Amino acid sequence: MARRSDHSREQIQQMALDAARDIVARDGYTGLSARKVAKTIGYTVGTLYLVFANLDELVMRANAQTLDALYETMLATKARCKNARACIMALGRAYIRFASENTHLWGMIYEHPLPDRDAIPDWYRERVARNLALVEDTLQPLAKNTSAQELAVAARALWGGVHGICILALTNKLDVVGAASVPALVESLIDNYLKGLTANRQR
Amino acid sequence: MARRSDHSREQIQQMALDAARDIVARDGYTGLSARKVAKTIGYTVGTLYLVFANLDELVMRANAQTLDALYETMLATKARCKNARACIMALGRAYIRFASENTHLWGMIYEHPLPDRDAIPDWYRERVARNLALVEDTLQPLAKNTSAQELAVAARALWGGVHGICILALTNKLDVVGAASVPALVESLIDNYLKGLTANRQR
DNA sequence: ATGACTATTGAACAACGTTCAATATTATGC
DNA sequence: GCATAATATTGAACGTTGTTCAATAGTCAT
Repeated sequence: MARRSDHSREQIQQMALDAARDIVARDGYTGLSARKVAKTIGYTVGTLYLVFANLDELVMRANAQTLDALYETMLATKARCKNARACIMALGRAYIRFASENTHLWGMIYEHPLPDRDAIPDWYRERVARNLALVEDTLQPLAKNTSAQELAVAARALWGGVHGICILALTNKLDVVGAASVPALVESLIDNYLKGLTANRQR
Repeated sequence: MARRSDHSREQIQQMALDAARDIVARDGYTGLSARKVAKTIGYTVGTLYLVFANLDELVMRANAQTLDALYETMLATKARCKNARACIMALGRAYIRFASENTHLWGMIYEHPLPDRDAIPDWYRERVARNLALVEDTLQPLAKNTSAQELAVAARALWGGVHGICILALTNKLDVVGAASVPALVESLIDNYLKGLTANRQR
């Protein structure tokens, strides 16, 4: 038996999250199980339930870490682009790249069903909001004469759109073959949407 | 025991698909199980595996029926709209409505993991292609001077985008609260994308 | 009526999430 | 240093899942 106090609760939590990350990266969301995680970190299932309420919580915390990693990537991308238009485009490409390089981890965010809106914990909601805010900020200079409300709409429409192309393409649901690459689709979406948005402003 | 030849294989298949549809509509994808389906149609699990290779196949066939229903809805929508621009917008709204009214059935299409691209059966791929072709056809008049290649890209970019907004919003992942309604987001996406697309043409 | 054929069953298996009495290990008081 | 309280950890247990397959029940041809 693992000796008591070999690791603190926090340590076990992090070990479990790391193990889950490895398992999911290798076998995907469907390959994840409580027993596999427990075995990997050298504890038994019981301990896992002492530290997490259930698998749901473990998955959500793992997803939060993935959202953090995505945020870091996008932040770094935003730091080294020129104008707003190029920045949005760079963010789109960064999103694709992240999704392609971390397919399973990124996919788990969407394969795992979330509870009802008001049951989503704040620490999770904040992660989502932070990523969206980054897009909103980047979009800001392109929409100087539009209201905050319209900016929020634009950011969500655009980002939802980018995400849609990614998820359909990466899960083989867009029949992309013979049409174009995923980046080409995303670039088309962003390019034309921004054209429309800025034309709007000048009318 | 159910008497032999009470139903043909095809009948049992359809009964199972109908049962699955009801179960999923009520309890969602996670509420679906082979035993529940079997019980509903008055047979046992064994029979289900005589008629379907596995649950995967049952789910994919159910999804194919959902894609058919979606196609019918969109076809009817396209039949009663005026110009191309209005038609694309109507299709977008029809997609949202279908997704909202059949959340669980529509959601199962995306919650259920598809096999590798080349392992997707033709009868499934055709369903996807048919829906996309409808969008492409509707988009056609707006892109007279663009190549078939560009048209394919536009249809996929736009439709992936519409889908992305829907799936994120309906699964509580877009933080829509306080921003705008889903239809508003979709309308923004379509409106601006089409503006950009047609401006492109005139340059 | 008998035998061949097959549709149908239901028990069995391994794996799943989850719980909790039992136990092993440490900390505390004397 | 020893007994006792406290608790970290276990692992068996429960009900569920997808899937398989020997056994059986029902039908058909002769």
